[in-house]
Amino acid sequence: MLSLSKKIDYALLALSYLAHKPYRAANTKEIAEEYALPVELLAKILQKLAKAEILVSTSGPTGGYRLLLAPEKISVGAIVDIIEGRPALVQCMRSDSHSCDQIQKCTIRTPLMRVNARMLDMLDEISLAEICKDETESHLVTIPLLVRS
Amino acid sequence: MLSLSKKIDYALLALSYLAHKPYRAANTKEIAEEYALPVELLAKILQKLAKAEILVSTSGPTGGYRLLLAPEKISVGAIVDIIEGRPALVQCMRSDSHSCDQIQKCTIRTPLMRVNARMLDMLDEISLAEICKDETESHLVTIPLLVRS
DNA sequence: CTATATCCGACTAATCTAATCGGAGATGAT
DNA sequence: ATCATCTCCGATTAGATTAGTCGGATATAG
Ligand code: FES
Ligand code: FES
Repeated sequence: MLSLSKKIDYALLALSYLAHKPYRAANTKEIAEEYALPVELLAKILQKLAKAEILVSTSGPTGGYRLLLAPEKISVGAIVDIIEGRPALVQCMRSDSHSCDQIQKCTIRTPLMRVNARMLDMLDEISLAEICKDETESHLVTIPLLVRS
Repeated sequence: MLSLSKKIDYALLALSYLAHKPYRAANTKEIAEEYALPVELLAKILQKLAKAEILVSTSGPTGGYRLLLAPEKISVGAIVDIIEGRPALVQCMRSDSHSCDQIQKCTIRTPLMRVNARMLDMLDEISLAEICKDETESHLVTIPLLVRS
């Protein structure tokens, strides 16, 4: 609960890989081997990203995927949207809108919608560029890492 | 993905019910019937909340649960913690810390930890009082909270 | 022509969540 | 003292979701 799916994790890894190699196409196998990911699964993820025009694909030998947009222009929220659809804290907030069984008597829906909106905003504010920064430079980041007691 | 479990949903409903009836104990059956929730499941949720000293329980007939703290002092984050453990965007951030399979080559862990921290902060900032407000007053905000220990 | 790619839907496997069950211990009412 | 009603708790089953696989189509460089 409240976790990213592996698909999203894989997508972010792949996109960060591609962001570091903007000058040539990288194919699925190459990326999958780099991070030891299941090739078929990664393939489908990349296909979705290509269909959503985050990536551009070229077929055939020497083919593969390249980033179509600058990492600064791609938000984590957008990626989540593409791979899994818009996240929803509870059933009744999903775009395919199956309502919760409790919706008749539910007294917490409106407040939860605000929480949901805050979560979506947060995801939209995080760019792929931020995710791509490697550890050696991540201490320069503007938003401080908050340590929890 | 990125959704609350039904347990959390049920917990919030029950807590909001109890927050509206601070002067007497409400038993599991009563709350379950109010929202048409599975009694046994709700029972276990309330037990956990009682063990965590969010609620107090009294056994026997006329027994039930009462809120131990003011709704302003209870954060959604604390409730999530109690019912499901601290949320983690990816495996390697869980408290039972099973690392991701990709941790050797993973280039996105540090940035994701910051995102994770932001999510936890957000949950800690939301009080039960905010969740309990009905629609007409939900634009008001409250402040002090019980943060995760 | 062929090897290597992307592409796509359908399928199975694995994991996690939701719900149920059985039974022990507390307590107020009769 | 006994009973009915509650909390409490572990174990189990059922259901839903996610992860991963498979088979086969299309595109293209060499
Ligand atoms: S959260 Fe969906 S109806 Fe209450
Ligand atoms: S996210 Fe856990 S290792 Fe990359």
